[in-house]
Amino acid sequence: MEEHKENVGKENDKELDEETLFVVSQTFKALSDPTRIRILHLLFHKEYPVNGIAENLQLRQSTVSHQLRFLKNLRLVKYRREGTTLYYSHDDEHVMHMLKQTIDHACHS
Amino acid sequence: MEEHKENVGKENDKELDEETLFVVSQTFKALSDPTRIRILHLLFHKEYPVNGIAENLQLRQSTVSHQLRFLKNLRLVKYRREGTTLYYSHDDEHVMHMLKQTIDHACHS
DNA sequence: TGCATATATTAACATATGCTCATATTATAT
DNA sequence: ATATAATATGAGCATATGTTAATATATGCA
Repeated sequence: MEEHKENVGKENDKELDEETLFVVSQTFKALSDPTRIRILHLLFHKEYPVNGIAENLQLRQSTVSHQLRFLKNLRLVKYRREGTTLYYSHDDEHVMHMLKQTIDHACHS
Repeated sequence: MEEHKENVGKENDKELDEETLFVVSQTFKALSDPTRIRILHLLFHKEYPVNGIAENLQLRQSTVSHQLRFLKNLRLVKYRREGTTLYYSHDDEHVMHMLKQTIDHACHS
């Protein structure tokens, strides 16, 4: 019950608590690496298996797998299994929207 | 004249070009560090001198100065001079909006 | 000019990050 | 049970990053 955070009202002037700081920084950290950006950008429209991502982006399978684990831990991607193949897709609309906005912003500069 | 980027239309399916990738990743990298988040969060409502930021956030002067240079290079902050004092303030509405959104998102989780 | 205040810069250090190779795991089919 | 395909994991390495102390720079003023 008592699990609401600080600063829930309209007064967000106080210092950020440590947990919020951590979550926010981790979220942006996910978007701060070119490889992860490329992966999320690829997943924008449709799901891909790990090898599909690797082939599309010219990356090693282990590189993709490591980054997908990173993104999975932050719940930015999810997967569904089909045999031995795992189809990954994005799982955070807010983050994907920020990414799209920022890409558009950068493209039009 | 010919300096527009790729993917300016509605078809953003192609791979991201290297420059866009760099700008986007740098932008998010700025927001991926707790210290920089705290600084930008402090600058949300009003300007502060370097020492004011340091005192408020309990950081060394050199730490603040380094991070402000980082943010300044990305045009995320600006400053005005008054004597020997430099008053820093935010300078990118889009980024500040994303930061606020993500903080709120994290707070309410 | 000389001094004080505010800020910037440099170099050093410890830690974090991302990629790679090699290997392990998992599921499926024979 | 064995083999195969797809993915995950671990260790090692090079580079990036953030903080710090020490020092330099710049501005204003006596």
